[in-house]
Amino acid sequence: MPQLNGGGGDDLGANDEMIPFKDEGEQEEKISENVSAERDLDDVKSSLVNESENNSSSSDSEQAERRPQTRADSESYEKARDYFSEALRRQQDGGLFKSPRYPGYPFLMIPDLTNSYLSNGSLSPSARTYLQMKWPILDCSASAGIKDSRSPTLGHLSNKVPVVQHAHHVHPLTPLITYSNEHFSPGTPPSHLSPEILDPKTGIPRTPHPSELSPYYPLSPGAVGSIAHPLGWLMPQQGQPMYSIPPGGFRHPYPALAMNASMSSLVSSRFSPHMVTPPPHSLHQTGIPHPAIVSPAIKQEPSGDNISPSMHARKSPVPPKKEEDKKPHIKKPLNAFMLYMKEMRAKVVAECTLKESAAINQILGRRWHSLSREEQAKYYELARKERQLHSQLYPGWSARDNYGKRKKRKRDNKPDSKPEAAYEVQC
DNA sequence: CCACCTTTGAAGCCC
DNA sequence: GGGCTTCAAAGGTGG
Repeated sequence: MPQLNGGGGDDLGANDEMIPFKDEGEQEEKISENVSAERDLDDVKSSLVNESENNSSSSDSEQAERRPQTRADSESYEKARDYFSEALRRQQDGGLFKSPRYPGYPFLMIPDLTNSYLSNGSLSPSARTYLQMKWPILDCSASAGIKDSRSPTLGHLSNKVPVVQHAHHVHPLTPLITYSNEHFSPGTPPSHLSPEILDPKTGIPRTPHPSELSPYYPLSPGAVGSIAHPLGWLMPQQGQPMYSIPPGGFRHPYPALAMNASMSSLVSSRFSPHMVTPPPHSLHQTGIPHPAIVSPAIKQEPSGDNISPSMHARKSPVPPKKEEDKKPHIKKPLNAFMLYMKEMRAKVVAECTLKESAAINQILGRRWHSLSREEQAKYYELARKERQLHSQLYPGWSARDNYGKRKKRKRDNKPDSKPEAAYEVQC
């Protein structure tokens, strides 16, 4: 992918923005001849095990009492941070990119990537859109799913949304914010951290619009508080078609996210105060922690120095590796499909009542192929910006740096014939 | 507790 | 340059 070639790659996105589709090849076919694509899809579907139905009967009740957070605290911490940053990102983007038809294009060439570190308390258009949407009665047929996938609505509080997390004084719609901001409101943020302003018309707490705040980093402790309320302000694009607000279209790649008091309140229920303090090495050179940065202490590599006893308690006392300590784990930028997945996962989960991510991902993969060019373009463009910003944030970073960080299984068996249909599902 | 599963795409590596 | 591998997210599942 030559996305970064050609003089820095940020001169024009017009060229490479279409590359993904040409690369895919089948995209054009799919558009011109949906029949074949649908036939292929149908072929796939016909062989699928309708796990969703099986699950729905047995797991509907389970969903309410969805399995508690059993993951490692470190991962939860990471996720919490990611989600929080996600929300923040959306908030930021909401201020930056108001309501383009295809937001990917309008902000293609925002030259100043430092704007990525805008900080404000606004709510992203996408999130705000969710607030307006009503969750459709879900038709889990494939075709309906395809249509639904283009509707960035948020489910009726998919089971990803923690029920216990919206405190009474948090806006009731807070959990609707985004597809996966399950950690966004996990608690009761201190009121002083939510400098909301009640909208005189709606009475809904609103945080100042980005234009009303200093959009730039660094976040002062006070400014940080402005991110506290995800329902900051109302969306301007009331009559916009749903598709005009792509799930990821407004996201800014890497938001300003400081592990601050707000964050602390978000994670304090599960993490020790030590943990909520951003590890120094996870800070960007600007002092801005990056969601792609995963502290070794947080990740797998135990750090001996700055870990609280609770951390030690949950992490095996393996002797720390010094070299790894020095290098924070910088995640790969998300590709277009990953961005799409993050946006649509909750929706698919809500629609299909599936729980297993493998099954969800299968559906998402099919839906991804069902997207139109324009819709995919938005994600390709977002991904391109992600990579672009990532390369600017971490000039020396290489995907190779992460090789071996994660113990990967050997996918020795890649048989042509699908061995098990266990994970093949149909929604 | 952690790898696996599953998806697509990007990047790296090897030949 | 083509083919293969790894990793990115996600969370249930099983060892």
